[in-house]
Amino acid sequence: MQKTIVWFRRDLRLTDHPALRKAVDNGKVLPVFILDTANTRPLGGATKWWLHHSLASLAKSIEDRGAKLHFYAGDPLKIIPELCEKHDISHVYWGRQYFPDTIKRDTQLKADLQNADVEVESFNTSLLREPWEIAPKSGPFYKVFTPFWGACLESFKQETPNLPKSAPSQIDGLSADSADLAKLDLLPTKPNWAKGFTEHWEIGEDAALKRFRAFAEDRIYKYNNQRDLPAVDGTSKLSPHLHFGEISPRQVYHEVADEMGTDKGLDTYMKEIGWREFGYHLIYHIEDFATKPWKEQFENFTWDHDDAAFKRWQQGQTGYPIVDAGMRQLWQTGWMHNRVRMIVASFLIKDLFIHWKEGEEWFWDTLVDADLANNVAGWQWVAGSGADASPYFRVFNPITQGEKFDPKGQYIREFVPELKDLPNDLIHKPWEAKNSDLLLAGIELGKDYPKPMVDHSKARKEALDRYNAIKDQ
DNA sequence: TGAAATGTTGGGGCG
DNA sequence: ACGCCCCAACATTTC
Repeated sequence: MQKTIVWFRRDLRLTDHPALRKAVDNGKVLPVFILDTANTRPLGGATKWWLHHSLASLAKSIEDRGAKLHFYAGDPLKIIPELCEKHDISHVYWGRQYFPDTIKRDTQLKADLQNADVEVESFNTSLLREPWEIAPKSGPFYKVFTPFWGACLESFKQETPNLPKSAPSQIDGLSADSADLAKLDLLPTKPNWAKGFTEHWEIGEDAALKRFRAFAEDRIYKYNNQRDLPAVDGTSKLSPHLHFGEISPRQVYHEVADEMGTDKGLDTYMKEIGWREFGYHLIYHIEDFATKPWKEQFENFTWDHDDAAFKRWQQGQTGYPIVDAGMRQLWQTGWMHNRVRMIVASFLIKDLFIHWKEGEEWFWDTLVDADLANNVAGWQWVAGSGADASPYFRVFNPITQGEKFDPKGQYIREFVPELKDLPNDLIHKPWEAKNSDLLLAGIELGKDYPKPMVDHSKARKEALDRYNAIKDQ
């Protein structure tokens, strides 16, 4: 009789879970989740909040099928071998992760378990293709997105991504001593800053599929036109569900595969799924991608260290409405519209000259979809130091971006309500308002809402100078 | 998956 | 009628 530990990591679902499927089909299963406090980057606050609810949902689904999800906190390198020994486990299965620290941990664990005569198998549970499966004719990996995605699409034609396996209807479960979910201490207590999150999100596998299907019903066809408008619910908001593996990109792919190539919105949406894959491709192939600029000359960029300025950015008090709206949306909901992520990132880097790592860390702590690969890839893209990056001279203008993508100021009015009574033509540049305008809107600039903390056009010139200094190195 | 500076064109006002 | 200027609108180049 095969006894298998299924180690859930970032694949918190039952459908399209090849590790679980194989374990269930071959005998008894000990489903396990471990909060790794020994080998990996400590989780951000918003991540922990989401994780708690996602685990609660998964635990219930497993219970409904007659088994129990076991929780632990600590070092998997100790916990799993101990469980194997104590419960006479013959096999350990997990879904692969692709970061330097997780690869190191998993490689070690695999060796340890094999030495103890436990069979180990890992599975692809979170990508359409493994990072090493897509490779250019010359060179080890793709450095530009478009050819990467072209190669992906071609490979899907050759061999379709694995069809999702159905969720097991019954799980013949093993039991062991374990901790309660609450013991993992994932929820914020005082203060409970996540109170506002609850109304924005439904968490878990069922909610993820429901959200995707609602998006695929209708909004996916308008995605091309609406995805850039932060006031419109034009995106799928699937990112946290994908990050935690409540839904897999394979499920997404097969839900829309029939229509690929026939609709622009749908194709653009799949391309965004492709960017997610590209992030994993990069972090797998580029050494220290998470911590160092890939283009080495960026090591010499002149960054400023300014805690007060950084704090104003974090708190959405820069005096640029679109930036402040984004930062406040992030704080209030754990998520920020992607268009606005680019704007606030450009502002931090190219207006305040603060290192992208500091922005990356803040996003890591506050985003419910914080994903090492995609977060880092995004920040390096804006900084210009990453693969297929935004060229150094591409500086976002927070005023024109606001006017272009939130022309009626609805997004500003939602998240920066002190400006709500300003007319549309002033809402992205309140410092240009006449005294009478301000009086009418009931704002005193510098008191109710800050004056702009920097002069953008001066900052832009300064940014170009600083980038020029490292350009040809 | 920018924006600003610079160049070009063409209509209208005007002497 | 014509040339000249202005400038908006659009295009191209540059950062």
